Amino acid sequence: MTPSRPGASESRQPYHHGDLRRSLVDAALALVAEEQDWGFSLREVARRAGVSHNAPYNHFADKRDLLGAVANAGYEALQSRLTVLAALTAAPDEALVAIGVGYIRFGLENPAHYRLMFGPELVAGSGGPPASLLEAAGGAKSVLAEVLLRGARAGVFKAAPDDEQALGILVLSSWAMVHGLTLLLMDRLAGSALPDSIPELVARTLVDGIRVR
Amino acid sequence: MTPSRPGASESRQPYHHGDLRRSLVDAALALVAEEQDWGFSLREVARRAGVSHNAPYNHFADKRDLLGAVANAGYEALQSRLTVLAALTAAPDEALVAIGVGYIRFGLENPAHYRLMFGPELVAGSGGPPASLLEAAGGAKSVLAEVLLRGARAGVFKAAPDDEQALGILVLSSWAMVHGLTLLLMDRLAGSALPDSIPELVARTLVDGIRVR
DNA sequence: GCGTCTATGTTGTCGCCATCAACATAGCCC
DNA sequence: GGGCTATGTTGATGGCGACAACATAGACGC
Repeated sequence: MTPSRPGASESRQPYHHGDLRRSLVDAALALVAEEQDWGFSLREVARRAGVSHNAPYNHFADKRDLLGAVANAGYEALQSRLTVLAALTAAPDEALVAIGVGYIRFGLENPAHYRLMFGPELVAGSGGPPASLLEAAGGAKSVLAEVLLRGARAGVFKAAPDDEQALGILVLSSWAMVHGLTLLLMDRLAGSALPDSIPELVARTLVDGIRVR
Repeated sequence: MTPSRPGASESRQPYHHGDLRRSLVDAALALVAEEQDWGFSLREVARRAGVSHNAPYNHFADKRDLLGAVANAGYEALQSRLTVLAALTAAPDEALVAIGVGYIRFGLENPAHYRLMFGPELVAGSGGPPASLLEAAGGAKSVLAEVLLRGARAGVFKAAPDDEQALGILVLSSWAMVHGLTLLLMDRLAGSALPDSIPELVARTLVDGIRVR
Protein backbone atom coordinates (compact mmCIF):
# COMPACT_ATOMS: atom_id res chain seq x y z
CA MET A 1 0.00 0.00 0.00
CA THR A 2 2.72 2.46 0.92
CA PRO A 3 5.28 3.56 -1.61
CA SER A 4 8.78 2.23 -1.55
CA ARG A 5 10.35 4.49 -4.10
CA PRO A 6 13.91 5.62 -3.65
CA GLY A 7 13.94 9.05 -2.12
CA ALA A 8 10.20 9.15 -1.57
CA SER A 9 9.06 11.54 1.10
CA GLU A 10 8.18 9.99 4.43
CA SER A 11 4.61 10.63 5.45
CA ARG A 12 3.19 12.86 2.74
CA GLN A 13 0.92 11.87 -0.08
CA PRO A 14 3.75 9.97 -1.73
CA TYR A 15 5.24 11.35 -4.98
CA HIS A 16 2.80 11.62 -7.76
CA HIS A 17 1.31 8.36 -6.79
CA GLY A 18 4.21 6.23 -5.67
CA ASP A 19 4.16 3.24 -7.91
CA LEU A 20 1.07 3.45 -10.00
CA ARG A 21 2.13 0.83 -12.46
CA ARG A 22 2.35 -1.72 -9.72
CA SER A 23 -0.92 -0.59 -8.16
CA LEU A 24 -2.69 -0.94 -11.47
CA VAL A 25 -1.45 -4.47 -11.99
CA ASP A 26 -2.48 -5.34 -8.46
CA ALA A 27 -5.91 -3.84 -8.92
CA ALA A 28 -6.39 -5.66 -12.19
CA LEU A 29 -5.28 -8.89 -10.60
CA ALA A 30 -7.79 -8.41 -7.81
CA LEU A 31 -10.54 -7.76 -10.33
CA VAL A 32 -9.63 -10.84 -12.32
CA ALA A 33 -9.80 -12.90 -9.15
CA GLU A 34 -13.07 -11.39 -8.00
CA GLU A 35 -14.99 -11.39 -11.25
CA GLN A 36 -13.26 -14.42 -12.71
CA ASP A 37 -13.15 -12.56 -15.95
CA TRP A 38 -11.22 -9.75 -17.49
CA GLY A 39 -14.14 -7.97 -19.09
CA PHE A 40 -13.91 -5.18 -16.54
CA SER A 41 -13.14 -1.70 -17.74
CA LEU A 42 -9.83 0.04 -17.60
CA ARG A 43 -11.68 2.82 -15.84
CA GLU A 44 -12.67 0.44 -13.10
CA VAL A 45 -9.04 -0.48 -12.60
CA ALA A 46 -8.16 3.19 -12.39
CA ARG A 47 -10.94 3.76 -9.86
CA ARG A 48 -9.59 0.96 -7.71
CA ALA A 49 -6.16 2.48 -7.81
CA GLY A 50 -7.66 5.84 -6.90
CA VAL A 51 -6.56 7.70 -10.00
CA SER A 52 -8.32 9.31 -12.90
CA HIS A 53 -9.61 7.27 -15.80
CA ASN A 54 -6.72 8.26 -17.98
CA ALA A 55 -3.77 7.82 -15.65
CA PRO A 56 -3.21 4.20 -16.70
CA TYR A 57 -2.29 5.35 -20.18
CA ASN A 58 0.91 6.76 -18.76
CA HIS A 59 2.02 3.23 -17.94
CA PHE A 60 0.26 1.00 -20.42
CA ALA A 61 -0.43 1.53 -24.07
CA ASP A 62 -3.93 0.11 -23.73
CA LYS A 63 -5.97 -2.40 -21.84
CA ARG A 64 -4.31 -5.35 -23.52
CA ASP A 65 -0.96 -4.10 -22.40
CA LEU A 66 -2.10 -4.04 -18.79
CA LEU A 67 -3.56 -7.52 -19.06
CA GLY A 68 -0.28 -8.68 -20.51
CA ALA A 69 1.49 -7.48 -17.38
CA VAL A 70 -1.02 -9.38 -15.27
CA ALA A 71 -0.40 -12.51 -17.31
CA ASN A 72 3.32 -12.06 -16.93
CA ALA A 73 3.02 -11.95 -13.17
CA GLY A 74 1.11 -15.20 -13.39
CA TYR A 75 3.87 -16.94 -15.29
CA GLU A 76 6.39 -15.82 -12.75
CA ALA A 77 4.32 -17.10 -9.87
CA LEU A 78 3.79 -20.39 -11.66
CA GLN A 79 7.43 -20.83 -12.42
CA SER A 80 8.57 -20.23 -8.86
CA ARG A 81 5.92 -22.62 -7.59
CA LEU A 82 7.01 -25.35 -9.96
CA THR A 83 10.67 -24.75 -9.26
CA VAL A 84 10.13 -25.40 -5.58
CA LEU A 85 8.15 -28.55 -6.24
CA ALA A 86 10.71 -29.89 -8.69
CA ALA A 87 13.48 -29.44 -6.14
CA LEU A 88 11.58 -31.11 -3.33
CA THR A 89 11.47 -34.54 -4.89
CA ALA A 90 14.56 -36.45 -5.89
CA ALA A 91 13.07 -39.20 -8.05
CA PRO A 92 12.32 -37.73 -11.50
CA ASP A 93 9.11 -39.67 -12.01
CA GLU A 94 7.69 -38.58 -8.67
CA ALA A 95 8.91 -35.07 -9.27
CA LEU A 96 7.00 -35.02 -12.54
CA VAL A 97 3.84 -36.12 -10.77
CA ALA A 98 4.40 -33.46 -8.14
CA ILE A 99 4.83 -30.58 -10.54
CA GLY A 100 1.96 -31.88 -12.65
CA VAL A 101 -0.40 -31.84 -9.69
CA GLY A 102 1.02 -28.52 -8.49
CA TYR A 103 0.56 -27.01 -11.92
CA ILE A 104 -3.08 -28.03 -12.06
CA ARG A 105 -3.68 -26.80 -8.56
CA PHE A 106 -2.16 -23.45 -9.44
CA GLY A 107 -4.55 -23.09 -12.36
CA LEU A 108 -7.59 -24.05 -10.33
CA GLU A 109 -6.75 -21.63 -7.56
CA ASN A 110 -7.47 -18.71 -9.84
CA PRO A 111 -9.04 -19.98 -13.04
CA ALA A 112 -9.50 -16.63 -14.69
CA HIS A 113 -5.93 -15.60 -14.07
CA TYR A 114 -4.69 -18.85 -15.51
CA ARG A 115 -6.93 -18.47 -18.52
CA LEU A 116 -5.75 -14.95 -19.05
CA MET A 117 -2.17 -16.17 -19.23
CA PHE A 118 -3.13 -18.19 -22.29
CA GLY A 119 -5.83 -15.87 -23.53
CA PRO A 120 -6.46 -14.98 -27.13
CA GLU A 121 -6.09 -11.24 -26.65
CA LEU A 122 -2.46 -11.62 -25.81
CA VAL A 123 -1.49 -13.55 -28.91
CA ALA A 124 -1.81 -10.27 -30.78
CA GLY A 125 -3.12 -11.20 -34.19
CA SER A 126 -1.02 -13.58 -36.21
CA GLY A 127 2.31 -12.19 -35.08
CA GLY A 128 2.38 -14.48 -32.12
CA PRO A 129 2.58 -13.48 -28.48
CA PRO A 130 4.84 -10.58 -27.44
CA ALA A 131 8.40 -11.48 -26.54
CA SER A 132 7.98 -10.83 -22.84
CA LEU A 133 5.17 -13.34 -22.62
CA LEU A 134 7.08 -15.94 -24.58
CA GLU A 135 9.97 -15.51 -22.23
CA ALA A 136 7.84 -15.79 -19.12
CA ALA A 137 6.07 -18.86 -20.45
CA GLY A 138 9.38 -20.39 -21.46
CA GLY A 139 10.59 -20.05 -17.90
CA ALA A 140 7.74 -22.16 -16.59
CA LYS A 141 8.17 -24.64 -19.41
CA SER A 142 11.85 -25.01 -18.61
CA VAL A 143 11.07 -26.37 -15.16
CA LEU A 144 9.20 -29.18 -16.82
CA ALA A 145 12.03 -29.69 -19.29
CA GLU A 146 14.59 -29.92 -16.49
CA VAL A 147 12.72 -32.67 -14.71
CA LEU A 148 12.26 -34.63 -17.91
CA LEU A 149 15.91 -34.27 -18.75
CA ARG A 150 16.80 -35.43 -15.29
CA GLY A 151 14.65 -38.51 -15.76
CA ALA A 152 16.03 -39.18 -19.20
CA ARG A 153 19.58 -39.07 -17.87
CA ALA A 154 18.57 -41.47 -15.11
CA GLY A 155 17.08 -43.81 -17.69
CA VAL A 156 13.65 -43.48 -16.13
CA PHE A 157 11.88 -41.90 -19.10
CA LYS A 158 11.60 -43.19 -22.62
CA ALA A 159 13.92 -40.70 -24.29
CA ALA A 160 17.65 -40.53 -24.82
CA PRO A 161 19.09 -37.55 -22.91
CA ASP A 162 20.78 -36.31 -26.07
CA ASP A 163 17.78 -36.72 -28.37
CA GLU A 164 16.48 -33.19 -28.34
CA GLN A 165 13.47 -33.87 -30.47
CA ALA A 166 12.33 -36.81 -28.36
CA LEU A 167 12.78 -34.73 -25.25
CA GLY A 168 10.93 -31.85 -26.83
CA ILE A 169 7.99 -34.08 -27.62
CA LEU A 170 7.97 -35.37 -24.07
CA VAL A 171 7.98 -31.84 -22.68
CA LEU A 172 5.19 -30.83 -25.01
CA SER A 173 3.14 -33.92 -24.26
CA SER A 174 3.47 -33.39 -20.55
CA TRP A 175 2.72 -29.71 -20.71
CA ALA A 176 -0.22 -30.34 -22.99
CA MET A 177 -1.75 -32.86 -20.65
CA VAL A 178 -1.54 -30.76 -17.51
CA HIS A 179 -2.56 -27.63 -19.39
CA GLY A 180 -5.51 -29.39 -20.97
CA LEU A 181 -6.63 -31.01 -17.75
CA THR A 182 -6.42 -27.73 -15.88
CA LEU A 183 -8.74 -26.13 -18.39
CA LEU A 184 -11.14 -29.06 -18.64
CA LEU A 185 -11.48 -29.11 -14.88
CA MET A 186 -12.18 -25.42 -14.61
CA ASP A 187 -14.70 -25.72 -17.44
CA ARG A 188 -16.46 -28.42 -15.44
CA LEU A 189 -16.13 -30.72 -18.40
CA ALA A 190 -14.47 -33.55 -16.54
CA GLY A 191 -17.73 -35.10 -15.47
CA SER A 192 -18.83 -35.25 -11.89
CA ALA A 193 -18.75 -38.99 -11.31
CA LEU A 194 -15.01 -38.98 -10.90
CA PRO A 195 -13.13 -38.44 -7.67
CA ASP A 196 -11.30 -35.25 -7.00
CA SER A 197 -7.99 -37.02 -7.10
CA ILE A 198 -8.25 -36.62 -10.87
CA PRO A 199 -5.13 -34.48 -11.16
CA GLU A 200 -2.95 -37.09 -9.54
CA LEU A 201 -4.52 -39.98 -11.41
CA VAL A 202 -4.05 -38.26 -14.74
CA ALA A 203 -0.52 -37.20 -13.85
CA ARG A 204 0.28 -40.81 -13.04
CA THR A 205 -1.23 -41.93 -16.32
CA LEU A 206 1.16 -39.53 -17.99
CA VAL A 207 4.21 -40.60 -16.02
CA ASP A 208 3.45 -44.30 -16.35
CA GLY A 209 3.07 -43.77 -20.05
CA ILE A 210 6.51 -42.30 -20.56
CA ARG A 211 8.36 -44.39 -18.01
CA VAL A 212 10.74 -47.09 -19.19
CA ARG A 213 9.37 -50.41 -18.11
CA MET B 1 -29.39 -17.93 -47.34
CA THR B 2 -32.99 -18.51 -48.43
CA PRO B 3 -35.69 -19.14 -45.90
CA SER B 4 -37.04 -22.59 -45.32
CA ARG B 5 -39.85 -21.70 -43.00
CA PRO B 6 -43.11 -23.61 -43.26
CA GLY B 7 -45.57 -21.65 -45.36
CA ALA B 8 -43.05 -18.98 -46.31
CA SER B 9 -44.02 -16.98 -49.35
CA GLU B 10 -42.25 -17.92 -52.54
CA SER B 11 -40.32 -15.04 -54.02
CA ARG B 12 -41.05 -12.10 -51.74
CA GLN B 13 -38.86 -10.63 -49.06
CA PRO B 14 -39.33 -13.74 -46.94
CA TYR B 15 -41.40 -13.39 -43.76
CA HIS B 16 -39.94 -10.88 -41.39
CA HIS B 17 -36.44 -11.92 -42.14
CA GLY B 18 -36.59 -15.62 -42.83
CA ASP B 19 -34.35 -17.19 -40.29
CA LEU B 20 -32.63 -14.42 -38.44
CA ARG B 21 -31.40 -16.60 -35.64
CA ARG B 22 -29.45 -18.70 -38.06
CA SER B 23 -28.17 -15.65 -39.94
CA LEU B 24 -26.91 -14.11 -36.73
CA VAL B 25 -25.02 -17.21 -35.74
CA ASP B 26 -23.53 -17.40 -39.22
CA ALA B 27 -22.52 -13.74 -39.12
CA ALA B 28 -20.97 -14.13 -35.70
CA LEU B 29 -19.11 -17.21 -36.84
CA ALA B 30 -17.75 -15.31 -39.81
CA LEU B 31 -16.62 -12.50 -37.54
CA VAL B 32 -14.92 -14.89 -35.17
CA ALA B 33 -13.08 -16.44 -38.09
CA GLU B 34 -12.10 -13.11 -39.60
CA GLU B 35 -11.04 -11.25 -36.50
CA GLN B 36 -9.87 -14.31 -34.60
CA ASP B 37 -11.54 -12.84 -31.59
CA TRP B 38 -15.02 -12.37 -30.26
CA GLY B 39 -14.60 -8.82 -29.08
CA PHE B 40 -16.75 -7.54 -31.92
CA SER B 41 -19.99 -5.80 -31.06
CA LEU B 42 -23.41 -7.28 -31.19
CA ARG B 43 -24.29 -4.32 -33.36
CA GLU B 44 -21.71 -5.38 -35.87
CA VAL B 45 -23.29 -8.81 -36.05
CA ALA B 46 -26.68 -7.19 -36.61
CA ARG B 47 -25.22 -5.01 -39.35
CA ARG B 48 -23.82 -8.06 -41.09
CA ALA B 49 -27.20 -9.72 -40.95
CA GLY B 50 -28.81 -6.57 -42.33
CA VAL B 51 -31.04 -5.88 -39.38
CA SER B 52 -31.32 -3.16 -36.80
CA HIS B 53 -29.04 -3.10 -33.80
CA ASN B 54 -31.75 -4.44 -31.55
CA ALA B 55 -33.18 -7.26 -33.62
CA PRO B 56 -30.80 -9.84 -32.14
CA TYR B 57 -32.46 -9.43 -28.77
CA ASN B 58 -35.50 -11.18 -30.14
CA HIS B 59 -33.44 -14.33 -30.49
CA PHE B 60 -30.73 -14.08 -27.88
CA ALA B 61 -30.88 -12.78 -24.35
CA ASP B 62 -27.54 -11.04 -24.75
CA LYS B 63 -24.21 -11.27 -26.46
CA ARG B 64 -23.09 -14.19 -24.36
CA ASP B 65 -26.14 -16.12 -25.41
CA LEU B 66 -25.29 -15.63 -29.06
CA LEU B 67 -21.69 -16.66 -28.50
CA GLY B 68 -22.98 -19.74 -26.74
CA ALA B 69 -24.86 -20.71 -29.87
CA VAL B 70 -21.70 -20.24 -31.90
CA ALA B 71 -19.81 -22.45 -29.48
CA ASN B 72 -22.50 -25.06 -29.70
CA ALA B 73 -22.22 -25.18 -33.46
CA GLY B 74 -18.50 -25.74 -32.99
CA TYR B 75 -19.04 -28.74 -30.75
CA GLU B 76 -21.40 -30.25 -33.26
CA ALA B 77 -18.94 -29.81 -36.10
CA LEU B 78 -16.17 -31.27 -33.99
CA GLN B 79 -18.22 -34.26 -32.98
CA SER B 80 -19.23 -35.13 -36.51
CA ARG B 81 -15.66 -34.79 -37.67
CA LEU B 82 -14.36 -37.09 -34.95
CA THR B 83 -17.15 -39.59 -35.51
CA VAL B 84 -16.12 -40.00 -39.12
CA LEU B 85 -12.47 -40.40 -38.21
CA ALA B 86 -13.20 -42.94 -35.51
CA ALA B 87 -15.22 -45.05 -37.92
CA LEU B 88 -12.59 -44.97 -40.64
CA THR B 89 -9.96 -46.89 -38.72
CA ALA B 90 -10.56 -50.35 -37.35
CA ALA B 91 -7.60 -50.71 -34.98
CA PRO B 92 -8.42 -48.84 -31.77
CA ASP B 93 -4.90 -47.55 -31.22
CA GLU B 94 -4.64 -46.15 -34.72
CA ALA B 95 -8.15 -44.78 -34.46
CA LEU B 96 -7.12 -42.92 -31.32
CA VAL B 97 -4.16 -41.39 -33.11
CA ALA B 98 -6.41 -40.44 -35.99
CA ILE B 99 -9.01 -38.67 -33.90
CA GLY B 100 -6.29 -37.04 -31.83
CA VAL B 101 -4.65 -35.56 -34.88
CA GLY B 102 -8.03 -34.67 -36.37
CA TYR B 103 -9.06 -32.98 -33.17
CA ILE B 104 -5.95 -30.83 -33.10
CA ARG B 105 -6.32 -29.96 -36.75
CA PHE B 106 -9.90 -28.91 -36.16
CA GLY B 107 -8.78 -26.54 -33.46
CA LEU B 108 -6.01 -25.04 -35.51
CA GLU B 109 -8.24 -24.46 -38.51
CA ASN B 110 -10.15 -21.81 -36.59
CA PRO B 111 -8.33 -21.04 -33.36
CA ALA B 112 -10.68 -18.36 -32.14
CA HIS B 113 -13.72 -20.52 -32.67
CA TYR B 114 -12.09 -23.36 -30.82
CA ARG B 115 -11.12 -21.05 -28.00
CA LEU B 116 -14.60 -19.67 -27.81
CA MET B 117 -15.96 -23.17 -27.29
CA PHE B 118 -13.96 -23.36 -24.08
CA GLY B 119 -14.09 -19.68 -23.26
CA PRO B 120 -14.53 -18.24 -19.82
CA GLU B 121 -17.59 -16.20 -20.69
CA LEU B 122 -19.59 -19.33 -21.28
CA VAL B 123 -18.92 -20.95 -17.95
CA ALA B 124 -21.29 -18.39 -16.46
CA GLY B 125 -19.94 -17.60 -13.05
CA SER B 126 -19.55 -20.49 -10.66
CA GLY B 127 -22.73 -22.25 -11.74
CA GLY B 128 -20.87 -24.12 -14.43
CA PRO B 129 -21.57 -24.05 -18.13
CA PRO B 130 -25.17 -24.06 -19.36
CA ALA B 131 -26.73 -27.45 -19.96
CA SER B 132 -26.76 -27.13 -23.73
CA LEU B 133 -23.03 -26.61 -23.81
CA LEU B 134 -22.36 -29.49 -21.48
CA GLU B 135 -24.44 -31.69 -23.71
CA ALA B 136 -22.70 -30.60 -26.88
CA ALA B 137 -19.28 -31.05 -25.31
CA GLY B 138 -20.29 -34.44 -23.96
CA GLY B 139 -21.13 -35.54 -27.47
CA ALA B 140 -17.64 -34.85 -28.68
CA LYS B 141 -16.16 -36.45 -25.58
CA SER B 142 -18.20 -39.58 -26.15
CA VAL B 143 -16.48 -40.23 -29.46
CA LEU B 144 -13.21 -40.42 -27.58
CA ALA B 145 -14.77 -42.61 -24.93
CA GLU B 146 -16.10 -45.02 -27.56
CA VAL B 147 -12.70 -45.55 -29.11
CA LEU B 148 -11.07 -46.08 -25.75
CA LEU B 149 -13.75 -48.54 -24.75
CA ARG B 150 -13.26 -50.36 -28.01
CA GLY B 151 -9.55 -50.62 -27.33
CA ALA B 152 -10.10 -51.72 -23.75
CA ARG B 153 -12.39 -54.49 -24.90
CA ALA B 154 -9.79 -55.57 -27.43
CA GLY B 155 -7.18 -55.64 -24.70
CA VAL B 156 -5.15 -52.99 -26.46
CA PHE B 157 -5.35 -50.30 -23.79
CA LYS B 158 -4.37 -50.50 -20.16
CA ALA B 159 -7.85 -50.53 -18.64
CA ALA B 160 -10.40 -53.19 -17.96
CA PRO B 161 -13.51 -52.60 -20.10
CA ASP B 162 -15.70 -52.74 -17.03
CA ASP B 163 -13.58 -50.45 -14.87
CA GLU B 164 -15.43 -47.21 -15.34
CA GLN B 165 -13.08 -45.11 -13.30
CA ALA B 166 -9.99 -46.35 -15.13
CA LEU B 167 -11.71 -45.71 -18.44
CA GLY B 168 -12.82 -42.30 -17.30
CA ILE B 169 -9.26 -41.37 -16.41
CA LEU B 170 -8.08 -42.58 -19.78
CA VAL B 171 -10.70 -40.50 -21.55
CA LEU B 172 -9.81 -37.47 -19.51
CA SER B 173 -6.08 -37.95 -20.02
CA SER B 174 -6.51 -38.27 -23.74
CA TRP B 175 -8.85 -35.34 -24.04
CA ALA B 176 -6.59 -33.24 -21.85
CA MET B 177 -3.57 -33.94 -23.98
CA VAL B 178 -5.14 -33.11 -27.31
CA HIS B 179 -6.97 -30.14 -25.86
CA GLY B 180 -3.81 -28.83 -24.26
CA LEU B 181 -1.69 -29.34 -27.32
CA THR B 182 -4.23 -27.65 -29.54
CA LEU B 183 -4.09 -24.57 -27.34
CA LEU B 184 -0.32 -24.56 -26.89
CA LEU B 185 0.14 -24.77 -30.63
CA MET B 186 -2.23 -21.91 -31.34
CA ASP B 187 -0.53 -19.86 -28.64
CA ARG B 188 2.77 -20.46 -30.40
CA LEU B 189 4.16 -21.85 -27.20
CA ALA B 190 5.37 -25.13 -28.65
CA GLY B 191 8.73 -23.74 -29.71
CA SER B 192 9.72 -23.40 -33.30
CA ALA B 193 12.57 -25.90 -33.46
CA LEU B 194 10.17 -28.79 -33.67
CA PRO B 195 8.72 -30.27 -36.85
CA ASP B 196 5.11 -29.70 -37.75
CA SER B 197 4.33 -33.33 -37.27
CA ILE B 198 4.01 -32.48 -33.60
CA PRO B 199 0.35 -33.45 -33.38
CA GLU B 200 1.02 -36.95 -34.59
CA LEU B 201 4.14 -37.38 -32.48
CA VAL B 202 2.35 -36.29 -29.34
CA ALA B 203 -0.68 -38.40 -30.16
CA ARG B 204 1.61 -41.40 -30.53
CA THR B 205 3.25 -40.60 -27.22
CA LEU B 206 -0.20 -40.71 -25.69
CA VAL B 207 -1.23 -43.94 -27.37
CA ASP B 208 2.06 -45.68 -26.68
CA GLY B 209 1.70 -44.64 -23.07
CA ILE B 210 -1.68 -46.27 -22.57
CA ARG B 211 -1.13 -49.30 -24.77
CA VAL B 212 -0.65 -52.70 -23.19
CA ARG B 213 2.78 -53.95 -23.98
C1' DG C 1 17.75 28.89 -3.99
C1' DC C 2 15.70 29.14 -8.77
C1' DG C 3 13.97 28.37 -13.32
C1' DT C 4 13.11 25.07 -16.70
C1' DC C 5 12.17 20.31 -18.26
C1' DT C 6 9.75 16.16 -18.27
C1' DA C 7 7.23 12.45 -16.28
C1' DT C 8 3.04 11.81 -14.43
C1' DG C 9 -1.87 12.73 -13.54
C1' DT C 10 -6.47 15.28 -14.60
C1' DT C 11 -10.28 17.09 -17.22
C1' DG C 12 -12.80 17.20 -21.33
C1' DT C 13 -14.36 15.06 -25.48
C1' DC C 14 -15.74 11.76 -29.25
C1' DG C 15 -17.71 7.85 -31.25
C1' DC C 16 -19.15 3.49 -30.05
C1' DC C 17 -21.38 0.00 -27.38
C1' DA C 18 -24.95 -3.05 -24.57
C1' DT C 19 -29.16 -2.92 -23.01
C1' DC C 20 -33.89 -1.21 -22.00
C1' DA C 21 -38.41 0.74 -23.47
C1' DA C 22 -41.79 2.23 -26.65
C1' DC C 23 -43.55 1.64 -30.95
C1' DA C 24 -44.48 -0.58 -35.70
C1' DT C 25 -45.61 -4.51 -38.71
C1' DA C 26 -46.72 -8.76 -40.55
C1' DG C 27 -48.07 -13.37 -40.66
C1' DC C 28 -51.28 -16.53 -37.96
C1' DC C 29 -55.53 -18.37 -36.19
C1' DC C 30 -60.25 -18.16 -35.16
C1' DG D 1 -61.59 -9.93 -41.39
C1' DG D 2 -59.84 -8.82 -36.70
C1' DG D 3 -57.20 -9.36 -32.92
C1' DC D 4 -52.75 -11.84 -31.22
C1' DT D 5 -48.11 -12.52 -30.95
C1' DA D 6 -43.62 -12.93 -32.80
C1' DT D 7 -40.48 -10.21 -34.87
C1' DG D 8 -38.06 -5.65 -36.13
C1' DT D 9 -37.22 -0.63 -35.65
C1' DT D 10 -36.39 3.76 -33.42
C1' DG D 11 -34.95 6.16 -29.62
C1' DA D 12 -33.08 6.72 -25.26
C1' DT D 13 -29.30 6.05 -21.18
C1' DG D 14 -25.15 5.19 -18.96
C1' DG D 15 -20.57 3.53 -19.61
C1' DC D 16 -16.33 2.71 -22.04
C1' DG D 17 -11.71 3.14 -24.72
C1' DA D 18 -8.89 6.24 -26.66
C1' DC D 19 -7.21 10.88 -27.82
C1' DA D 20 -5.92 15.75 -26.77
C1' DA D 21 -5.18 19.66 -24.04
C1' DC D 22 -3.91 21.10 -19.76
C1' DA D 23 -1.92 20.99 -14.84
C1' DT D 24 1.63 19.80 -11.38
C1' DA D 25 5.34 18.14 -8.99
C1' DG D 26 9.87 16.37 -8.63
C1' DA D 27 14.55 16.48 -11.11
C1' DC D 28 18.42 18.86 -12.57
C1' DG D 29 21.55 22.38 -14.05
C1' DC D 30 23.20 26.75 -12.40
